[in-house]
Amino acid sequence: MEQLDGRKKKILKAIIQTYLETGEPVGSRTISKFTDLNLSSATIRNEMSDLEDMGYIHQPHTSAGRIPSDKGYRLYVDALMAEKDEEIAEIKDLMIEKTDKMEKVLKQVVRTLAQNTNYATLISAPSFSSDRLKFIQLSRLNNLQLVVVVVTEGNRIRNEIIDLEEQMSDDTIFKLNFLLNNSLNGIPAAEINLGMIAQLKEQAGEYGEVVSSVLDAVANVIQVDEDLEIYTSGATNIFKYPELSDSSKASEFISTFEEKQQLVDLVKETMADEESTGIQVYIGDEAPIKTMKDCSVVTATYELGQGIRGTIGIVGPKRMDYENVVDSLKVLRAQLDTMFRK
Amino acid sequence: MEQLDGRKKKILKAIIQTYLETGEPVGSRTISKFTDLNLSSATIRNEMSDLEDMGYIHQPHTSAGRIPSDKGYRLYVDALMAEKDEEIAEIKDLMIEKTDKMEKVLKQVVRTLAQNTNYATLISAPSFSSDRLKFIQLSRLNNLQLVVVVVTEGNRIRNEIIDLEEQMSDDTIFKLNFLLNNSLNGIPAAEINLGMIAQLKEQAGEYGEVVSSVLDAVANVIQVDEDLEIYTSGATNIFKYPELSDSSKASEFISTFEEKQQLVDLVKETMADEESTGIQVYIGDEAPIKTMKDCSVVTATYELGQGIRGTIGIVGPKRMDYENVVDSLKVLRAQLDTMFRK
DNA sequence: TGTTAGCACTCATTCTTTTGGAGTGCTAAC
DNA sequence: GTTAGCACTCCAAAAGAATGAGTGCTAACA
Repeated sequence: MEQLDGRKKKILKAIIQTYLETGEPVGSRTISKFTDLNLSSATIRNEMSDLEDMGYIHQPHTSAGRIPSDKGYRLYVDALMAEKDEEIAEIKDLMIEKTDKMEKVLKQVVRTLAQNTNYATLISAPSFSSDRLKFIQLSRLNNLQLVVVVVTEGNRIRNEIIDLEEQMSDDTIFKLNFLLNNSLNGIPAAEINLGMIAQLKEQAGEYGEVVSSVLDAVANVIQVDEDLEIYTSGATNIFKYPELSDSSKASEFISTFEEKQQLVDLVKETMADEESTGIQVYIGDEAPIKTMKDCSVVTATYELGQGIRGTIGIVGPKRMDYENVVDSLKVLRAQLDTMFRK
Repeated sequence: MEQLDGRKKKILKAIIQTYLETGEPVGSRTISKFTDLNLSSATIRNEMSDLEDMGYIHQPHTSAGRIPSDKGYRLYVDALMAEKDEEIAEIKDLMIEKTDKMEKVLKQVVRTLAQNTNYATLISAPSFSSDRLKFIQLSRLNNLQLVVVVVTEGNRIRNEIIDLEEQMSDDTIFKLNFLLNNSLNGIPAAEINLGMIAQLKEQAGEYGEVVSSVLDAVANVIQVDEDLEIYTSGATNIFKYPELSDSSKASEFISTFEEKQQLVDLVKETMADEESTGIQVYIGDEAPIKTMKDCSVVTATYELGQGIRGTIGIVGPKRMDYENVVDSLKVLRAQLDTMFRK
């Protein structure tokens, strides 16, 4: 089996790029004209035949043009695709309005991204569990209800109402606040486990039985967000790509985006995998979601420091515009960084 | 033009019910067998012809069976459809797990409802603006940040972090808390307007300039939720109805559910319209959303007392199973009522 | 030895034609 | 008023025919 020489690479690249644009199988004649190689269609045919043997392209059926295989896309993304200059990237700012509520920002980010790229997008909120607690407060709502407010370094706020069995004195609440803040401040939420809670309960023992149930509730508030929050947008963009808009596939795909549960797996996988660039491309089955086996997924991890991280993802057809997508994600990641850091 | 006699009503009802099941145009022969009227197909044909003249049914093309017109559906919903006994309804409990977080409950409600009915569903969170404030607290996070927590009678919690320009003494915060609680407790959020805030600012004047900006932030927290929160589920169910799964229509439809903005209009319209039963049926263009002109929408308003209300909606094809849907909504409304009241 | 022109062949797509059947409207008889 | 009978309409599915893009292969050429 011969190796990929320069000419073959050029031809493969041309095939893929043409296919990215048109979505139609690419014939030898098209390539013969499209490239500046000045080769006849017959020659191209020979080369194509070789490329097919090597597994980079294939025919949907005899007597059709060629389309890239997953292996072909992989090579394209890894080696053939042009890296754009960072500078050029900076220019087309995505124009995200500044808002202070994290939730709103994230919703707007996915929205803008989906509109700009014409693919389906998702973003996970900065993960709470790797975030440190910085403030806990119990306040009396009325005789039998307290409200717990928990704030983290990442400025995420969670709260819940606790129903008491019996009344609690102001003094007890005050002392409990003191205890909680002293014991838990600066500790990553993920590290708050059962042992720790048992220990706290023991320390709090003197304040009576009620305290125990309060602590359970507090623990609950802290841990509640094990499953990440994910915002999505543009799921219906897949209808723009005929190869994906078959109604049963589309239905599954959109459901995946609607339910969000499966997206969590994707985000987790992304976060686990620490790449140098932080940008990953999953082609076809490479992604951990079955309903996306006909798609490509591009993800980027953004960092807000102190291990607080989130993931942005773009899902589209395999023939997605990888250059642009990777590029947009780079820009966006930088923007999120500066946006949240201050 | 002759009137609708008993026989015509029976025939029309049979036509509609058959069409609800099959989704196919209904022919005279089918009806002749299906009903216990013991009439030949020829007779049915004559009656059908009359019904068509009256506008209750129409033919998609000559030599096809009949399908109900919007007017036909309307009559069916208003007069022909059987009202089920409340008792029967009670039986098939929708089995909603008890959770304390309102958001989770609502998400689960729409989800269950969508799965049970096979239609697209939506629910609006109890409207905050008609809800009374019951607790406001400012707490110091650090030297230059405060966190505001606002709790309403409906036990909805909102909060936000406020950045200060200059430091604020503990005493000021304490006094501010006192002032806010005294002035705002028990007041419907909707009534907190600019005049009121100006007045508060004046009262707070003595505590310095910072206070003003804090109050702005507080006002912002309270008012932020003018646009209702809406949860949706099962948008992809429309693919189960061929007459709606044409890809361009489906795309628009699902987008509407994804964006949610337009659903707000629907909810607002429902809330404005105070019907005796609280259950409304919009057929075709009757609904205020263009993308649903080929659908029917059934909504119910649920009340948690004190003017705190929300809306549940079910969207499906015109040939939806109105009896069941109306029924499910009745049950659900009762459940929500008991669930949140305590 | 690599490149190219030429040609027969394949096969999806598109358009047309055919056929079948469900359903109607009308008429005449009961 | 109801029904049987019949001619007629028209959609939908099946079958057939035409089109054309694209291939693989062979033989000739530089």
